[in-house]
Amino acid sequence: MSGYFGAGTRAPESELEIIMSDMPSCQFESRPRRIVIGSGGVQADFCASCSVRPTSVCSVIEPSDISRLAEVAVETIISPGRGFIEEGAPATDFFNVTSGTVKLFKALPDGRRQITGFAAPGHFLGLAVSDSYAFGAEAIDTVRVCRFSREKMGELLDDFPKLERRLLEEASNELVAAQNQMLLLGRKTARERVASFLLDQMQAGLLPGQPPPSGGRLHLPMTRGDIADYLGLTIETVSRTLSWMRAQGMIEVGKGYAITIVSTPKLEVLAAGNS
Amino acid sequence: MSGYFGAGTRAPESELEIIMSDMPSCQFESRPRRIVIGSGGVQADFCASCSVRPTSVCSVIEPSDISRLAEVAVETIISPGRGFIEEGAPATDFFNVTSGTVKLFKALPDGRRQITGFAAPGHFLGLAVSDSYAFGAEAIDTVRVCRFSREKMGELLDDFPKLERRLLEEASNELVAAQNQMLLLGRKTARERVASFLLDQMQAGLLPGQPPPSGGRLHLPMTRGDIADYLGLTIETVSRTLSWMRAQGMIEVGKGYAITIVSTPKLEVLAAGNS
DNA sequence: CTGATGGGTTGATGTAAATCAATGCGGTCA
DNA sequence: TGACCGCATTGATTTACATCAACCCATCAG
Repeated sequence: MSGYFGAGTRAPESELEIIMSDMPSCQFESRPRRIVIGSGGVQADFCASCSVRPTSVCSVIEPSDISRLAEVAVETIISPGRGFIEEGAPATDFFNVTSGTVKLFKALPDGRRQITGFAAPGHFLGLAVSDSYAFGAEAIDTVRVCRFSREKMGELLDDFPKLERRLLEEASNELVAAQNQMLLLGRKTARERVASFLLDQMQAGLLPGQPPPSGGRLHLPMTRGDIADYLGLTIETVSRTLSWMRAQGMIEVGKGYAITIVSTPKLEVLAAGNS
Repeated sequence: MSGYFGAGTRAPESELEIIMSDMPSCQFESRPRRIVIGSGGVQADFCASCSVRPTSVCSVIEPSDISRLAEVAVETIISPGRGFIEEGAPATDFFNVTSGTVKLFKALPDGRRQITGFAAPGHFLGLAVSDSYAFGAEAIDTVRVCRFSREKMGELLDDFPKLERRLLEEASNELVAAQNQMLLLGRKTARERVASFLLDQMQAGLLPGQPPPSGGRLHLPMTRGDIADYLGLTIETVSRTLSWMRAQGMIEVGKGYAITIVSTPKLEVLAAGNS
């Protein structure tokens, strides 16, 4: 299988490219269609004005060197439901999420799927030693990413040692999150899993970037199915558990993707492992 | 709580220290007793003669700089069942396993435990951005580790950029393993989990270091309880599943910790997700 | 308007794995 | 020598969650 982003067909750098979906729900049936907007040439303030730079790995690049960064970055817009990293495909690029939410997942041959994480703005994607991606990635809502070719990234790493240290930090953080998730998947009950998830989402919303949720109000961009695949449950169990939490006065379930946390302490007791 | 290896009480570098267990099965009831063998002073060939150096992060240090490594490393022997990293304790040191097997785990307040990985010789421990350990570590059999203080490690990283890149590689590898484990814990059946585990152990044995297992013969150092805590199952289910595999002619279960893989293909079909 | 489609909730039923329980076996220690 | 303990195996029973199924409600295309 050829690279998902073949070097020969790559769009000129620093242009804006858009990966459209012909059918919002299909995945990898066809190669993403690419529309290049912009007209080539490097925009010097491309990275300087980036909203997620302060919280992303790019923050370690000094303002004076920002142009180096902009030279190798290609901004890409991905429409909802569209996959842009295919598990097992040759790993040609790294990504930095600048807006929207991405789901990362692994799948079994028969279709069972485990979402290994959700990537919010500022998140760095593609860390893998192997020459192929160990996971797939799909846009949940409309997503913007900065794309770096592996090759170019290597040059950056050589020139900016701080970047390497920052990536190590990023990887370590992910490792800690992964260990927490293993504990959740291996040893927590359904109620504990959902409680942990809601608290994590709350926590994630409090971080810089993203509108800060006030009054325990959460806007979850993912479907019940995504939550189920993330927590190792079924859609029905997630739905039932949320209903049970509502009945217990822990949360309020709004229309669509809104959930309000009414009692953080109750959820914390649950998440810590008291049935 | 004070550091597990308080700076004030630290043994002189490059000596051999031994953490003994008064009671083999107890964990963290008391601080490890330390016996310093050796008499101080740096042994120049300490790292040069290290059996796991070729496969560990230390391999990136040039032979000419080996003494720098030996200066900051303290070899420690840990007796079976003894914990040497406590979850939540201040993270003061990094470790490199040189012999034996370590289990890494996280626990819930009520005692439920998830083993997040087994660390074999060559494995690097302690990657965490936080100032406290996100996981605990305990020796399964007699374990030897090289211990580096966080502080000294920082200096090494400054002086040897290659080391940093190697650590990033190590972290990326662990991330891939963690993602695989999430898929296993979230979506695989008991049989699939045990099959995956046996194949992984086989694979790990084939890597450099460790005696290569011949004829599918495995020597698992961990108990059924450890396997259960690693796979998110109970002891009984692990035992029953192994018995079932034996009945199917997939494996042979020897006395003690010996298991022989009779039919790798059958296990692979299972592990890939066919019931 | 109308049928199709995707997401969500809730109820009835099934089942894989947990729990409870008994037994054996090889150390170790008094 | 016998009592004890950790580890493992196997059987009987329970249960948390999955599965199967019905239904509601938006949205969207024709």
